[in-house]
Amino acid sequence: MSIFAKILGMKSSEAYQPEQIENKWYDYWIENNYFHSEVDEREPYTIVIPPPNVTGELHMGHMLNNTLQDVLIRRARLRGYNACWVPGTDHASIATEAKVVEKLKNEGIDKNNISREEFMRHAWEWKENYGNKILGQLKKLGASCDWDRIKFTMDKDLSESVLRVFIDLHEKGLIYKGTRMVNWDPQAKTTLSDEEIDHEERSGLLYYINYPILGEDANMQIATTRPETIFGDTALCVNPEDERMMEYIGKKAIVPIVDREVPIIADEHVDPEFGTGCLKITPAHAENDHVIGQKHDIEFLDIMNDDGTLNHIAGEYEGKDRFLVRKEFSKALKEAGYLYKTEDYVNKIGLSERTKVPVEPKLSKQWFVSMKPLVEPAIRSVLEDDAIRIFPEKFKNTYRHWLENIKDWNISRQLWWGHRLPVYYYDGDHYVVALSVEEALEKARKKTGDDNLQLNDLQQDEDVLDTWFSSWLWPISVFDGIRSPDNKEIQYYYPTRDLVTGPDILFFWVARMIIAGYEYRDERPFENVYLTGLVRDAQRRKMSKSLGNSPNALQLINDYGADGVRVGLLLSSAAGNDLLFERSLCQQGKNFANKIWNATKLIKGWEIVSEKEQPEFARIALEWFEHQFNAVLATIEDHYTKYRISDVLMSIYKLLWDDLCSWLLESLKPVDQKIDKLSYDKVIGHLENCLIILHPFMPFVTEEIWHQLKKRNADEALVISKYPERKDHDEKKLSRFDHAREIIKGIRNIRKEKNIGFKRQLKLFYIDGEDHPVKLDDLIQKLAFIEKPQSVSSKPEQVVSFRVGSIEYAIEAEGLIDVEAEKEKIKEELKYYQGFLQGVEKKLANEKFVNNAPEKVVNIEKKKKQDTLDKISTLQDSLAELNS
RNA sequence: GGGCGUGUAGCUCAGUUGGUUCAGAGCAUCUGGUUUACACCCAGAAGGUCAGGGGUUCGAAUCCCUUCGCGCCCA
Repeated sequence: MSIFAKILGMKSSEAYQPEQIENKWYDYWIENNYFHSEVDEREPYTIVIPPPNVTGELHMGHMLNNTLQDVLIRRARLRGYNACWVPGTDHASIATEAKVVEKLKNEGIDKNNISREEFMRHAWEWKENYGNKILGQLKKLGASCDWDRIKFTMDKDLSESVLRVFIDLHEKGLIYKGTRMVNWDPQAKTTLSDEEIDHEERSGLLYYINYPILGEDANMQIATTRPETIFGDTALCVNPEDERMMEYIGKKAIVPIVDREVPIIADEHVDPEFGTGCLKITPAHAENDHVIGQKHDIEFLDIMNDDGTLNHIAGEYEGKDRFLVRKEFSKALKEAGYLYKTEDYVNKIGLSERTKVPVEPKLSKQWFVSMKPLVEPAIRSVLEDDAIRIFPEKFKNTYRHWLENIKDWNISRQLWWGHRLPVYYYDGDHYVVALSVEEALEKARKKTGDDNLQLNDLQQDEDVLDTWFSSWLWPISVFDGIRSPDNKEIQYYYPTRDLVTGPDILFFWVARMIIAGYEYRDERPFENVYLTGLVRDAQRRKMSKSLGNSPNALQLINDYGADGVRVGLLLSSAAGNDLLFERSLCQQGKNFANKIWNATKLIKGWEIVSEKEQPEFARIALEWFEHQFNAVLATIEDHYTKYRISDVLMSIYKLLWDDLCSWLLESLKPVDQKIDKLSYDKVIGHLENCLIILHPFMPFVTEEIWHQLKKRNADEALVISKYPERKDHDEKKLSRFDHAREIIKGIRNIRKEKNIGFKRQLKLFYIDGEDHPVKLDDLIQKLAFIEKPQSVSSKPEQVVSFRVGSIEYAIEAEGLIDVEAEKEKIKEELKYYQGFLQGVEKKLANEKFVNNAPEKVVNIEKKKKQDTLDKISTLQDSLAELNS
């Protein structure tokens, strides 16, 4: 007995305890540098992590996502690729700045009272203190990232890449400054992209308000959900086809209380059916109004301050919040008799994803990227030539829709934390774009011809760039491929292999990376995109902090082990499907780890006797398992190529639990604990192969067992071992074993039904069974505890029978037979088969079927008919016997 | 309002080009079980009008139409 087995034997009552083992092996992996990758002659397999927010914490979504990446990268490593998984974090402008502002507030510091430089010092301090916490958490999960390659989107090299790209696009004429209606977050005081807005239904009121018509004793009635914007009204608008309204077109109306005269115009955009059929136009505060305003050359009045309060145009309401003004001003309208009525109204409004505050449409000077000229390769590569494949495919439609209707990308954010725009103003609105202020000065001097310009004369733009404007370069910039396009790392590692992320960022990240990839490398950034689902709770609610329904990730790992959690997450997460998380899934994973642990314990507990000969049942079972293993391996390979990772795991789960533990080990199990050397070596080999293919999913427990099986050096660790090569398997041997398995199950069933104890040896007969697998008799005898099966030409008396395929088997059961019950059972079976026969015969009698269906299908039906006839006849015989 | 997707066992999902005895898996449930690896276990069982209706076809969970439910994206 080996020393390991002795140790095991000593604590044999213990179940698998993941905690210490997981820490031990992670340290071991790190010490031995297995995750580190350098350029070499092997084929690379690269994954870049979707960088989590630097100040974030590990949540369920991250765990799912990163477990998937780890599975892919670990498998690649085992298959001999030079596997490189680049970790890193994202600076996440809005979220991080909000956190820092909050922190300063708690310390009594107001962001508005400190300088930009001072704020940035605080922000960096925060980043240094709390940043990368999430990366530490990923290690607990087992993530095999190359930790020597940690990147941060605001690292010097990555920042410079971002600025260079800005400058380049600007030189190509693809970046411009424009006035646009933007989504304004009055709390964060910044612009938001369309994608950063959540739409939510809110119940509110629809206000019907009368606007007097100038010089007439008549009113125009409008309906609005936002009476506070009346201060910005500069027109009324009706549909030109609307007969009720025609007579007013071209006249003037008076904005109530405000007393402003505004034109009444006509535009087909107005829906005569909605509200009153008359629209008030507030071009500076609504997207549609803006369009109409521009078209008809209407005055723009901005009535709002940056913090969501109204400005001087609102007169006595100046400085009051928009929602307060809505309340107060509508009251004033009512008192003055302008408010006709209000109606309850459910309105979809846009909320800032970050601050949850209703977004305010606002006119603003912003920087944009023209997307149309860039988008073509992104359409081609995904939708036409499949250079990039998306899993699951259904997202291709969404992707197409977005790209074909792409809008220009607003990339400026009114924040400090981030990449400040490399735009330097001189002389008012004139500017140059440059990497540094010195370079800017040079450019400005050249541009103006004024050599007296000084650094002081330059004013850098206050805005920073949208965070996605840095992360769209991520697969390139982590290898410094923007600044040094020919360096050997970018040449080697790019394009990457897989990208694993959520469908919620398909547009703002995935599509843009593809665009940037082709623009800056003229190549796809990755080959495969695996879109995970969202992790929800059992009630289908999104996991969120505010709901408190998200389990603490680290606690979960403590409770079930990282292996258990990984398995729990992957068991039910087909690509693109939301994952309804339940702790029981992790429990299942934990149980699985324990199962394998115990299987090992069993094997290690056997005593190897070299002179013992290999029993036939062992030989048969081991041979079968080899074929079964290869069959499953083929299935697994197929699942992997389709990125059906859950199916891969389930196949392995069943291979280990059912095939290995329930059948192979039960077959081998010696009564006297003594096993022959040949069988022992073989079963260890099989177990090792199983460990290798399971390792990507459960890295810790597999590594632990790997080392328990044999003393291994650092260069023999499981994490860097060799993936088993698939060999051909013999289907016949598999089906023969299946047949034996069915016999054993049949006998077990009879034991149970007839209450025959497990320790009583039984006699088995088979009737007319030329196809009975005689070769497996030894195995059947052992597993079902029977005497050698006997072939007979007719069924003996006093037996209970069952059928496997077309062969009838009988168990001697003297005194245990309930003749009536047995008859009932047979009659029921007869009934079923007669019905079945009818169906088949009807089909075969149908000329159209026989003529039109492929021969193969017809033959199958014919065979069905024959088999059924055989069965019916044996059933009838049995019945006759019981009756006699 | 427009677009996309989806509905299969109590739950989560497979089901490929329409064709085997094809209605499946895992979990949960139920029934037995101290078979010295494992109760974090073993052996078994039950469970579905494939959302409803119509059509195409020799044949439909699969294709078409329609109704209903749900989800996502965009306005």
